[in-house]
Amino acid sequence: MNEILVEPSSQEAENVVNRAFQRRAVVVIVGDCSVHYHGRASSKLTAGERVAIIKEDGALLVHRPSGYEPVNWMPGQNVAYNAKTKDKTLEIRAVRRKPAESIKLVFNRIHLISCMDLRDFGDFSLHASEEDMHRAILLKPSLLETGFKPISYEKKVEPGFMDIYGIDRNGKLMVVEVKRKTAGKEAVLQLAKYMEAVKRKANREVRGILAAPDIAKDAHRTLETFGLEFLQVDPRKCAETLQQAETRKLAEFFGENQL
Amino acid sequence: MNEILVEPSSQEAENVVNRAFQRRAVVVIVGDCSVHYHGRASSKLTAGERVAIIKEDGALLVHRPSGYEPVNWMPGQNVAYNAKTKDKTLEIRAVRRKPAESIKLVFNRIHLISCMDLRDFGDFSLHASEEDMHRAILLKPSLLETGFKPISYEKKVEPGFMDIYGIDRNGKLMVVEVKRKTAGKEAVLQLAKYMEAVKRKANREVRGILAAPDIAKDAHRTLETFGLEFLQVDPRKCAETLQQAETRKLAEFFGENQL
DNA sequence: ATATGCATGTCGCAC
DNA sequence: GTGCGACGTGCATAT
Repeated sequence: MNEILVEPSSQEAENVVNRAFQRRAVVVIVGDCSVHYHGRASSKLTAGERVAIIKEDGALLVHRPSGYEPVNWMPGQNVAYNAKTKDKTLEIRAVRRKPAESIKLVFNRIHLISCMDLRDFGDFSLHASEEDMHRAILLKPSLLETGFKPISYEKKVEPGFMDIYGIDRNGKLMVVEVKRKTAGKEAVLQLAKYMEAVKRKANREVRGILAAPDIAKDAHRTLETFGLEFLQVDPRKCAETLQQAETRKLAEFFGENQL
Repeated sequence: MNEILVEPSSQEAENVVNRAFQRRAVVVIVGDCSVHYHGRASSKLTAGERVAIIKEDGALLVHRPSGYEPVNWMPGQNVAYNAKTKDKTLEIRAVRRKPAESIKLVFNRIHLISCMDLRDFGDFSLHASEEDMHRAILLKPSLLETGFKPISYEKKVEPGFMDIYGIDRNGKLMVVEVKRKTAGKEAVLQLAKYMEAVKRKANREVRGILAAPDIAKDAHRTLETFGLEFLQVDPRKCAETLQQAETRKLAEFFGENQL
């Protein structure tokens, strides 16, 4: 069920919007509005033409005519909505608890309202995440270094979890911190922290490895200070490796089932 | 100039959308589409009904019917757009360099297209940022602790910049790390790092202070290990303090000008 | 251009 | 519920 209004009165808008809130339709409003937010912080946005979206789950986005980010918003958990006409304007209020915050939109003029029940059962898949890199390295350790043998994954040590833990071709322990993009100082500090812990526990030589496509220059200096190593790993190559493995697995699966 | 089309053919859509790209209008499309992304990672989203927004500056957002975040997007810098009909579908491609990435939307069906030239000269103001907390503490140091005297702000020491640096009522040095929300382990480690540096340079007693509205329980243990302190500071109270100061300043300003 | 840290970050996952 | 880290994070700022 779709309702589209062009240049509606605030009263018409109120009716259609409240009905949409009831049935949890996706609402898109284009018009001139001001916005007040109060909660984790406080903000005020004076009048201007914007696009507002209110989703099925109550997520709210207010978008200015340019810029990637919404100028105001509300994540879609535990939010209650209400629209009402006031002095020929349409006021929309959203309130949520935990964290306690509220937002008020006042539309002075509405160019367009669309309320639609959208059906979206599409599958979303993403490749080349840090998770993918972990799995690819575990699957084919030579992506990191020839002769590397992983022992464990997400192993707990005192300060947290190491990404990957293993032994190099010479039998030395290796603590590996993986990053999917240029590694900065934080990554180095994280690795240093884990390596200290492992060194204290295991009473033998330990290599600390930062595995990433690149490392910031300053970070590299810090790395050397701590006696750590950088090994270049290409996330795209990791994704390919995984893909091939998947394909192989599928082939095996269908092979078995055809028996 | 506004153009609104309801259930247009892909050909009609192509025309109106390409015109909109030309004049940098804000485009909103509601319809059934699939999305492919290639760049920093790769992603595929199979068909479903979504809301897409393309802004003046080329920022692109694809929103599913629920959730705060766009499922696919393109930030609005150095992006080129193109729309064309293909087999009764509308293909929209966005390409940007640096980072090199591209996105393709294929609309199987379009419920609504709106292309509008939006005017937004509104002012946005936000209070209660970490920056606000810094300024409030410098303005009224007792917000942190009675007798505290700030010396410098964003002072550079070896590993980076300290938030605030000063002397307590007993003449001890204080290194202050400010956080606007519950402080975790990272905050403690950051502070520890700065304090070590200051201790080495200044040859006298130094207090390391974590100033935040709250601290994570585990982080508090880490804090004690390092011999640091937590002081509770309310970001809202900081915002109020600033507000009052602003008001006072304005009053003074107008007072002067009335002479 | 690169690096660093904040954000009303949001989100998922483990404890 | 809390804590912790990833994110195609985006973004501003300082170098």
